[in-house]
Amino acid sequence: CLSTRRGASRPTIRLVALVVFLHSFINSAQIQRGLGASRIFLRGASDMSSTHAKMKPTTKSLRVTLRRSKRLLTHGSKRKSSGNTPLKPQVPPKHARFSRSQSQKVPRNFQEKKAIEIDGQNFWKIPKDFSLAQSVCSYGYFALAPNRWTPAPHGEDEDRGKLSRPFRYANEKVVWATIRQSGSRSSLPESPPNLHITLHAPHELAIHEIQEVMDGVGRMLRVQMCVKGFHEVCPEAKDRGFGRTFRSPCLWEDMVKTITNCNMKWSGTVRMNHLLCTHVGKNGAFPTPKEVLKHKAQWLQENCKLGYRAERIRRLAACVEGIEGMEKLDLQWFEASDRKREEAFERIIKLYGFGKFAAHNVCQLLGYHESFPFDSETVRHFKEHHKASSKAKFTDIEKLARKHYSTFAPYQFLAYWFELWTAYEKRRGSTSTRWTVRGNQTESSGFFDVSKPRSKR
DNA sequence: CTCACTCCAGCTTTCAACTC
DNA sequence: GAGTTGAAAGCTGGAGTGAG
Repeated sequence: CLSTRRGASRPTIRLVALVVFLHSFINSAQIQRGLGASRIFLRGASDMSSTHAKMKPTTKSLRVTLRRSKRLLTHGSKRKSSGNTPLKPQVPPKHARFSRSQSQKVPRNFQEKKAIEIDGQNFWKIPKDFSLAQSVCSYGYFALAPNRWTPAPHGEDEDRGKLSRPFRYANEKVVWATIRQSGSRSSLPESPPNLHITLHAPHELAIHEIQEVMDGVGRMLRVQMCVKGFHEVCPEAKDRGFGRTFRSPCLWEDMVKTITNCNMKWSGTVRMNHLLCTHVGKNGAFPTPKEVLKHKAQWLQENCKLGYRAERIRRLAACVEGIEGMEKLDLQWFEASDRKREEAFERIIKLYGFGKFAAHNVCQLLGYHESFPFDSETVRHFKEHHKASSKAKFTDIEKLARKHYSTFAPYQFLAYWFELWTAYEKRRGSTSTRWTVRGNQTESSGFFDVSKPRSKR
């Protein structure tokens, strides 16, 4: 590489080579002494390599290392970049399975106290076009733990479905909430949509604690979002009440879910979130940053199957808490109504582990609907539904997609997602409001998976 | 020469398909 | 059944490029 570098004179090459030699000498000496501190200087030292530097070589890691060494010996460095791998047209994921969920009962440890019934109208002015089923079943995160969606019985209005999950309040405490809807768009004006929330808490709740939980519910369902503007540019979405895409009760959960969404097929994302809630979060709730920080990255890797994401999630938690030498990340700053998308994007992309896709995804979750999380799914979608050339590159399709959705500005993401989501439904032959994840979310393959099936070898 | 930007190789993990 | 291979995902950071 050095010899091909423009303008690199021979003395420069010698000097750099000497530095590299000295560095590798110091590095190996430190590793031998068990220090490993030099890993911060390693070229391209990823979070994984740094983590592995500290790890004991397990049988598995040893096997993988040997396998790689063997491959290098036999194939040299011919490893293909995944970015250049031509995408084959994706066939509908027939292997994906959906089923009615198991009975979504309130867990036993939340049943002890009397339930608190809350009328949604006391907290929000619920729009007349609101639909619980459409709000929930509009983004894949509804299928991730700790969310549980129970679809309405067949033959009944889709809005008779219910959403249950544990919510965090007062930092560490957990309350179990079940959200139902009465009335609907179709029963106007006699019976406008309203939300009814049942809370099961281990003790009496103060008003401000209930308010905290309701803020989370409102955020998840985007209850107070006005979708009129989007429906004007996309009338098909109005017909079905689509536009309030589902998200988490807090930005922290959205950010972690985005990290688990990267470099992983959907079933893997489902499993990671399930294990995080089972092993790290209190009472099956989504873990708080503090709970994540109780564990080392290696522990999270092994117990939650997070892989290299463990270090990224841990660092994000340290940022949120402002500890371990991290500059404190104020999550409320992102939620400010006068915040500009560019400001938020710039701050997110500076965070370790957040690239372009992840930063755009967090932006759209924050409500910046012009943000466009462009990924391999967009490429597949454009090749399948917009007659993009099968040879078109990632960047070509990105330009094509930006141009295509510019007519929906400032709702590019919603238009894109509506198109993609309805294509998923068409492929599956059922509406998303009837989808759910089976009771046991640890199953690694199958349900709710829209990733590309492997071609026969 | 510096800066800002783009490009892309290499990274890690998982899992289905394949081979022995 | 155990082991191996290859494909897939998005992020990181070094290399390359062009403008000033």
